[in-house]
Amino acid sequence: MIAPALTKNQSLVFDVLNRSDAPMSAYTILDRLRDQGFRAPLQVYRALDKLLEFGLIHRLESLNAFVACSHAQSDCCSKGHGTVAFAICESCGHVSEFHDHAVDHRLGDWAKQKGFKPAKTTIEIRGLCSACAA
Amino acid sequence: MIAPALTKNQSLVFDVLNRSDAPMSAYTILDRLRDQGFRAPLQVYRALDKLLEFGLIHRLESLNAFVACSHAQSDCCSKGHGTVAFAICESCGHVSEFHDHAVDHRLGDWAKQKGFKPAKTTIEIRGLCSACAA
DNA sequence: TGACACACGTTATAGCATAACGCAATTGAT
DNA sequence: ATCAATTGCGTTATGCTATAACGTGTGTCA
Ligand SMILES: [Zn+2]
Ligand SMILES: [Zn+2]
Ligand SMILES: [Zn+2]
Ligand SMILES: [Zn+2]
Repeated sequence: MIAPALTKNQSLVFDVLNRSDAPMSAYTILDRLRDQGFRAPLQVYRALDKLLEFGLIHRLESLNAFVACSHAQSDCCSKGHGTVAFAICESCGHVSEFHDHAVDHRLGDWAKQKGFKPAKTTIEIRGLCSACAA
Repeated sequence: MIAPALTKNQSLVFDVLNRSDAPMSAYTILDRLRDQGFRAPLQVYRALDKLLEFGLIHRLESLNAFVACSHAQSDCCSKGHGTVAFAICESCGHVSEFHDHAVDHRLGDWAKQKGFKPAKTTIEIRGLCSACAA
């Protein structure tokens, strides 16, 4: 999915997420955008859906929250946006997004061996970041 | 966490999950147990919390649903209940729970290298099982 | 006996997500 | 130019997921 120019609502939502240093729920985003004319959850969810489709943001399933993509361009097997993993600090909220080739392949091998056809893979590690664990 | 004898409510909830061949939401479990006297979500959630604590069930974060543990006893590094992964069929709902030593260690290595202290790791592969993909 | 822990039941509330309707702007044929 | 299809947008209403707060009963252990 190649990203066309963002609409006004999509830009507003993306900017909010991009400036945040922690994941945000749809309703928190909504509150942050009331001043820009947002009134209803759907305005946020529709923008989030598109941003997910464009690969500009990610949904953290274990938090019901969203983060801007910080996928390093240098990642190896970037045909599109390979499987990524997230390390989520439960103290400060910081999220590290990373790609691990070995993990990706290993899970892929398991799937192939079982005849399972993966569509989307979620990997989320909850814990304490180095700063908070110290 | 060693599991003591289950209370009545815990047993009822566990049995429902154990008999199901697909993940169930808390509210679906509630509906299934109305005849046994369940009236409110908390009765289910409290039982689920304990069952999770005992390691008898798992929560699937990407579905907001729960499954009975089918952790094979043969799994290698079973100090307690190591990190497991789930392959979830989006067509028939079947869930395969498995442990992959290599994946577990690989993520652990990443964490160690970054100084991140993992508390709980979620790995969920959504897709089509072999039967449904055919 | 009293203090505590724990399971339980109930009511109310909070938090996350989508259905369904209608309108406006864009695009791309015909 | 005009029609049809697509897409985005705004609004209202609703549904699904989860927890707060309060009180009751029961068993354990000084
Ligand atoms: Zn990314
Ligand atoms: Zn932290
Ligand atoms: Zn298990
Ligand atoms: Zn299937």
